[in-house]
Amino acid sequence: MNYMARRPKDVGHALREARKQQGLTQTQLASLSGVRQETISRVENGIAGTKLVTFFALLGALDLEATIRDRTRGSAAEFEDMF
Amino acid sequence: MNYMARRPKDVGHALREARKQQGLTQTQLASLSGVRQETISRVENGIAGTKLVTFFALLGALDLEATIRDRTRGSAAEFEDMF
DNA sequence: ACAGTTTATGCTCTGTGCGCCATATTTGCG
DNA sequence: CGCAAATATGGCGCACAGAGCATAAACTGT
Repeated sequence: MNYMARRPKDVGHALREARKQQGLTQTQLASLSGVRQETISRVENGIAGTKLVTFFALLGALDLEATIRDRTRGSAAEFEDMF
Repeated sequence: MNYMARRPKDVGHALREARKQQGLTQTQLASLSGVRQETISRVENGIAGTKLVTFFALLGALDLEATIRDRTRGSAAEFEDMF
């Protein structure tokens, strides 16, 4: 599980993949996260404007986290800040 | 630049650090990103509820990106999916 | 093909993000 | 200290997210 996201729709995609990977239905994730199933559906389908609060609620329920970093990646320089 | 975020306030903190690191004022970032200075101020101060759209607009203007990954990190297993 | 489950969509209502303008407060520097 | 730049706050208005409820559409396995 390691998704790069630059737009809301990327987030939706990543969340869906993670949920399925954990064998959860939207309804199960809903009760885990406190976010409604309908909302999860819309978020996963990339409806822009989702709130960070909602995003993090889902992240937490899926035991994920987000990292913010420079776009210029791919070199070996990034080993420095890994731990 | 590599920030871990699990809550909206973490995002605000990361964005502020990144902006300062690039020597930008909120007003400059505002015109770069299309997000108003007042909004940037509130986002940086962790006002929950920020929209993903706004978040990504700021990320883009700062040449940053977000990554979604498992919380269980720190081992050597993660080298596999780095490239 | 059918039944049950999972996901998507429509509607109303409340809350609130954010644009926009003004202004207060804080910060930095001579 | 004093002034200018930077940041924070408040109000107003509009647009839209998300709750809640209903139901339709898409999948799944038998």
